Amino acid sequence: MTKSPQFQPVQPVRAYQRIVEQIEEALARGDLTPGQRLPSERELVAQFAVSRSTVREALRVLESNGVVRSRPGDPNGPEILPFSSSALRKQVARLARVDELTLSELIGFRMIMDGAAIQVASRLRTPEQLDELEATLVAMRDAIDVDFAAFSEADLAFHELIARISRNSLIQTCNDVVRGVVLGLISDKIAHAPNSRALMLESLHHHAEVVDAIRAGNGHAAARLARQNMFDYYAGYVPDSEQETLRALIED
Amino acid sequence: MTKSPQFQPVQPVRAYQRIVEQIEEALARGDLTPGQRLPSERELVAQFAVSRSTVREALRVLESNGVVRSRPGDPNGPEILPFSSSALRKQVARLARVDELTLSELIGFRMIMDGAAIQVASRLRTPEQLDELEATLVAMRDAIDVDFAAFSEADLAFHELIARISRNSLIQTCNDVVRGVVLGLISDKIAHAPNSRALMLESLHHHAEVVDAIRAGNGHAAARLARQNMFDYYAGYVPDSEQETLRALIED
DNA sequence: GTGCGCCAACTGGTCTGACCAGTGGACTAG
DNA sequence: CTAGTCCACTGGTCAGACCAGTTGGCGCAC
Repeated sequence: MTKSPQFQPVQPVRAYQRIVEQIEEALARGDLTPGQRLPSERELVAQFAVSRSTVREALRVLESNGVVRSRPGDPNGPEILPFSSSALRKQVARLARVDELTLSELIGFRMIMDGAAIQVASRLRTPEQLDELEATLVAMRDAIDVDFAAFSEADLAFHELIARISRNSLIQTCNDVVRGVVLGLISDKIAHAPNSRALMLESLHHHAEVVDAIRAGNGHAAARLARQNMFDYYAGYVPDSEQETLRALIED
Repeated sequence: MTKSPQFQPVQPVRAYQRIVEQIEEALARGDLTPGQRLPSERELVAQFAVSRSTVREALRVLESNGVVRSRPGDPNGPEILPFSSSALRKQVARLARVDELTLSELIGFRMIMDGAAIQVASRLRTPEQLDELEATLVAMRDAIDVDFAAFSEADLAFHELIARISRNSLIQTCNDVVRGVVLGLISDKIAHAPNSRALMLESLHHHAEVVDAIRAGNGHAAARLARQNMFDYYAGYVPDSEQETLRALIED
């Protein structure tokens, strides 16, 4: 039998979508770079030869994707924004909310991610970066005496440094996103933790052990300790029935 | 000194944003579920007491986020969509396009991700799942005789099974997203690969070795093989200067 | 000449009302 | 009971209007 030509299903492309495409293409080509300004809406109306409603719908889409920002009255027009992970985080948060994603999955993912990042980092780290790691430990220690938010921030700095050492910004972005979603889910509970100081001290101790293992070049042990730390830190917020699955992730 | 009240910087909330928020909240509460329909635009105009332009801007935002879909003429109104990773992929693709993300970072990320997933899967897998893995190998072998797209699909099925065995849908989503972005970047080059059949056979061989290691319960070896496979498969598309960084990821 | 305050020409946000092509359910003819 | 027709209603787009807010330059006072 002869093969009839393969036709693709075609759905109508709306005018505002073509505007979005054109602007995104200009961005991809480098004709538009963050910090630059778009022409005003009325000017875009003339350039694209469509109505203002259509231009505005396109701008709203771009704005919700974190590509541009419009401010009323600004004579320079909409601003092209640099990339931010917030739009990414929004999507993952939505994924979590639809409940196709449980807290234990998020934490399990971080255990796997962070463990892998630390294992890589323990191979790639330079002596200077080891010093930096030590410095973040000191910062965490100091932050404990301030408040939980400060400690959380210092902890974030630690993990960001790990991601940077592993030379992969996607790991960093990923960690950032998932961490943000997790904290969004349980921040209210963490704030009410009675023995938060003890928890922070224990977490600090774990981090110090991780750094020791990294210094010794024992990536395997470092990763295991990191997963253990993550588990101890968050397990209390996970339903008992799901704790076992997480516990299984600790061992290699 | 007394603490003056902490005022937050306030930016004006546009009407369309409040509509988006209300609909997303309804979705989060479960008042709205995928498959349901929103009232028609003109009905929403009445309910929210705003103009149609405003309602439409809100709908465009929701639509670009993959939350709803409007079809002209549909008397049932806009449809609430189930979650899809395509919006997520769009964001990551944007991240890659802005060039804060190189191909080697994407591939390195997949090496780390996939290795970790396989390591976990080799611990959690049941005998039945091992059989499933064997079956996907057979499917890959068959697909080689069809074409590259078929092989690629079979390969995808393999990795999705791995992610499922590791009991973490985020791994699956993550793999899916990054894989899609990578293929989007190099699909044109892959299509022109002269010796694609040899490449596919080699890839199949690697996969079989991975399954062997999983069967033996040697997660460590399985992960290493998986990273090696990924490297061999994609390294050709990465600039020489960055290949070394990737090669360093192969070893544990 | 210099500094300051005012003003007008813009901006984006929202609204009203209109037209069109297309959809799909109801209704009717067989 | 089926098949075909039709029309009410849908979303897509447009045109034009008003408003509050920003900003940069102009003119005034010193």
